[in-house]
Amino acid sequence: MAKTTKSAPLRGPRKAGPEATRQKILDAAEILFAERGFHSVSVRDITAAAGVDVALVHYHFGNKQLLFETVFMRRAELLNAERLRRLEAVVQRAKPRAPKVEEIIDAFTHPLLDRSARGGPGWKAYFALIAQVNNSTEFGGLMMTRYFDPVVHAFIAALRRAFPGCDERELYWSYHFLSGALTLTFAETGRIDNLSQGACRSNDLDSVHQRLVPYVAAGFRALCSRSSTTPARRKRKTL
Amino acid sequence: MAKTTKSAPLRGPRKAGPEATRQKILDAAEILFAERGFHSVSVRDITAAAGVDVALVHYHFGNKQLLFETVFMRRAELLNAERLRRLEAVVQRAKPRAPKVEEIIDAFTHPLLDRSARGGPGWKAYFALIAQVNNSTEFGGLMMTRYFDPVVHAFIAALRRAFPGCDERELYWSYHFLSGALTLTFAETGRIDNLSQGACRSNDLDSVHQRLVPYVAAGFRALCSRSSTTPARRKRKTL
DNA sequence: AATCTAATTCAGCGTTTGTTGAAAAACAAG
DNA sequence: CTTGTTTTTCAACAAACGCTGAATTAGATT
Repeated sequence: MAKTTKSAPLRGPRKAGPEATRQKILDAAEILFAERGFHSVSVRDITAAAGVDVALVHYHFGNKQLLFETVFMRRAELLNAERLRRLEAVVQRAKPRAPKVEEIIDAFTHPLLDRSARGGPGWKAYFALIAQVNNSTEFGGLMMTRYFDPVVHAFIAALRRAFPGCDERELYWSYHFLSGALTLTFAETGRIDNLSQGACRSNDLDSVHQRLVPYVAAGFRALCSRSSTTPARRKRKTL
Repeated sequence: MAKTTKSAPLRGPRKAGPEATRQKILDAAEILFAERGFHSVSVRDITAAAGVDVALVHYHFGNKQLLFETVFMRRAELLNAERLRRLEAVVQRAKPRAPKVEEIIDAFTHPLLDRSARGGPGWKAYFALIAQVNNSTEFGGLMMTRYFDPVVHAFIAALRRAFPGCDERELYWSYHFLSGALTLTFAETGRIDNLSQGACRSNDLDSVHQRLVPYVAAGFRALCSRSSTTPARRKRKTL
């Protein structure tokens, strides 16, 4: 049914061919899934946008769900590689000390926001898709875990060294809040534009990043610096 | 077609009747929309779960989209009222000074997380739905703005007084990050459970709230305290 | 040119979708 | 009971859905 043996590596940079078809389908699916979500986009919507026949989706990807996961995976591997490389560079440069929290966070977020800002419409759509998946009860826990856990564990390990003696839960919840702030940024819903009456723009990702890093760094310090040093102040009155 | 005049206010606490039907549909729709999203839930799914006829959705709500918005609106008004009341109480209690940042944030977030934790399955589903809508390119900007802007503006106004001379954009972006962290928490995707291997649990909302408040308070202070006092340190090298 | 395989097209399968009109039932008022 | 209205049921429409088998074309290999 689908691809059997050698096909992609043999073909050079040609205009047409099966690999070009695959990419056209993936590109169209990426944008449509990001705009309207998985279930409201039909296979026919995708093939019409890609300019190919309906049956080719099932020939190349098996079914709609597998196409979705292929879209998700395609850029994830590339991203994770660079994020790990950046994190490693930051760690090496700071040795023998631990890097600054801001540097660790930057290694985690910059490769994402930079591509969303300057990587073209495909990358922009991809991150909008991530934003939806991350907050989805249906896909959130499973797919994000499957494709992004390794890099997140490395990231948290670096932060663990930056906050020696810190309670594990403080680290994980701090990451959780970062994840929420970051993915809402990817969505670019335009809400902050309405709210601020134009003072802030959702698509000005450089401005967001400039603020995101010190914001979450301060949050990390608030939770992770005091967790083992001042255990008395942990209780709160309300809730 | 739909309701004309008096019907709801006349009927008392009866078991059956049109108002009971409406609520059964809304309850079922709320849970299903939250679990699987708007487009992947069919009208027949909802009416089957509610135990009523398919045609009643269109009789009582007009169409599927209007049912969705009714679900969204039903609890929003109740929520916003309490949040404004709490904020007002915090402001009055602190007069003539501005309240602590933590108190303002608590007035904003506690009514939500408290209901998600202890309000029953309807409330839990409702907030999971909010989480999805907030990060959706399709609905995010429009629906959140329509139903929650008044309370957000009041909240930001209180924070503006807590950070005199603060740049407006710092306030809005700080709120943006809070919104992302908060709504990801509502989603309860279980991702943090996997990530932390059980150390943190998505449904332990009290633990989250205990950490969310100091985390975002520190973030607000990091962005909003220095914005007019130390304008020199604003530039960053990367990005 | 002949042969074989991979890629694409075409037509349509069976279901499910949102929505509707008309009939039936439940209810309120006289 | 009779009348009039509101609510619910029932059956079905047209359109769209994911998916597929068989026929057709294109590409590479002898």
